[in-house]
Amino acid sequence: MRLATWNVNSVSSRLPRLVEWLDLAKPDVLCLQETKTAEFPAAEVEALGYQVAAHGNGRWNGVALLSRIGLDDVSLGFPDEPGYPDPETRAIGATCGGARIWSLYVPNGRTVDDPHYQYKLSWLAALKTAIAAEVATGAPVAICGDFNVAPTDADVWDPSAFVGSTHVTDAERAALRALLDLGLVDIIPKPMKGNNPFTYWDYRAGMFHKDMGMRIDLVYATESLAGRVTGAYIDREARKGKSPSDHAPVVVDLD
DNA sequence: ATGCCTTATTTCATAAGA
Repeated sequence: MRLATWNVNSVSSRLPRLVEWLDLAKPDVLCLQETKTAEFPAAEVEALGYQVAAHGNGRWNGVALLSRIGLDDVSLGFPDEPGYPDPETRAIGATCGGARIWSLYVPNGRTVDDPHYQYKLSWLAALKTAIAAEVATGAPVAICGDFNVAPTDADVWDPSAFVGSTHVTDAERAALRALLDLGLVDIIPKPMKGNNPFTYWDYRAGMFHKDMGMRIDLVYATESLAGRVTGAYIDREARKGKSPSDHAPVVVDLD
């Protein structure tokens, strides 16, 4: 089973790249973030053999799940999901091939003194409670997506450049550890080039070319899934070329 | 010290991203 997650930064703009990548990588389940549309282009991916579930309502955010191994019991959002002020389209879950899979787009946080930062922490805390309930059932669970937090200093190109910024604060990293404390494992993917497991590079200033990136797209899985992992990689080829997303897909293979 | 790029939208300007 091949599981992948990719922040596409608009599925409408990225549709040619998405179709190309599905044909190339052939994931069984793909979690998408920042689809940025209320009308997911379902027909185009259904033509490639995928079932689709999408949760989006317009200009920002938006998540989706694509699966060719079943897509059942779809959840749009999770119980008691915080909003800003109303819940946004940042989470979608479904049962695929016997596993509970979530595609997540964690709030950015903007700056540490912005109300959006507290919203981010609240959202992560509520996510923990919701996922704890699913893990407690004993089912295999994987939460995948753009967490907007770099777990360690090794996950940013220069820690000194992030002092005082969001994505690296103790509180955000503690929120990730609280998720791991549920019994989840961080499936760290291998970069296809170099030593940095980055998944995001800003469009500006040649950041990708200089490998000035961050690892913020994560796959956290229960031991029942993590023990089946045969490989995991970041598809940086998808970050190259014409009209790429600013994120690369993370691909996890399971026995 | 700052912009650098890309997106969608009640578009020739703005908000947001991280």
